[in-house]
Amino acid sequence: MPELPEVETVRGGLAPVLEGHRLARVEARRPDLRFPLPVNFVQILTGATIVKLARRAKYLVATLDREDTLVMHLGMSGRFEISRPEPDGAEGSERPGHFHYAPAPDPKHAHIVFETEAGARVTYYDPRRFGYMALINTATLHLHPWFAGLGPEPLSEAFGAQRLKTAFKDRKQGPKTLLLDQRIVAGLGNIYVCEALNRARISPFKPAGGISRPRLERLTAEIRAVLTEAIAAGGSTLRDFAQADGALGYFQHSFRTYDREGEPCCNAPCKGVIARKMQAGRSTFYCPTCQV
DNA sequence: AGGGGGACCTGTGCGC
DNA sequence: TGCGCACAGGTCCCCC
Repeated sequence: MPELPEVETVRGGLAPVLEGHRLARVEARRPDLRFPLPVNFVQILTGATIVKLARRAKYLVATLDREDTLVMHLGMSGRFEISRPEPDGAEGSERPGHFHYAPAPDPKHAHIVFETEAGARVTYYDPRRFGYMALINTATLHLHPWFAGLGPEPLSEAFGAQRLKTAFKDRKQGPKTLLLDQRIVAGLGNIYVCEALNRARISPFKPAGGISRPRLERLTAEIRAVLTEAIAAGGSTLRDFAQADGALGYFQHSFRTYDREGEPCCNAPCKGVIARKMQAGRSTFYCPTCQV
């Protein structure tokens, strides 16, 4: 899936066409994504105004002028595309030449369509259908199971080395596995955990409980750095991900470990070679030489 | 409780 | 060209 930087990029792309806009038409082209869509999904959303579009962890959170909030998760392959029926390009080029663009998504996987009164069409595509949408009562949103247990946002003040010290205490699992746990810190996924551990030169496998405080400080800083850089690059484009306007993120060119098995480690003067190991069912990319 | 493995679903890329 | 397998950015559930 889109991890935190990709979801944040999507949020930033959708906000101008959705925030403050009224949904004139909503279409659910199938009754379910990963889960069944709420009963009356279309009925409740039609005519609603999206007051605010925010992100929490990997969720998009659209506050409505209704009792409910629209919550969306992109799963592994979810993607939004904005199209504008009216072809008056008065706004100027929305597709500047120095970006690359994703091919048009397969219409077979266009599951949800939102159209605003202002004439923007936002289509949700999701081939694997691991994504999901729900309408959740706004007043009790923070108590909902998807949100109640979430750890702090890694780019917020609430996240820091102390948080990791506490969460890692006495844990025998490697930090790789624990950083993927959204209850410890929210928004990291397989790519950025691999990247942050490599930058911090920490082994993904050794017991997290044994990592010293200074190294946790370093890890915290590298998590923040890699996420910030990725957001600035518009996220990473692997297979499906693209910004809502179709522009491709380009942070994948800055990966130091992810999908770089056999290539040299970037941590000069380390002469190591990136390796891949399956860990808890996921690929872990790391440098066996300098990540100790 | 912690930790591992599989399930969910579809597409793509690779080796034979 | 075609087939079968491995693998994919996430999360949940079941079992030991």
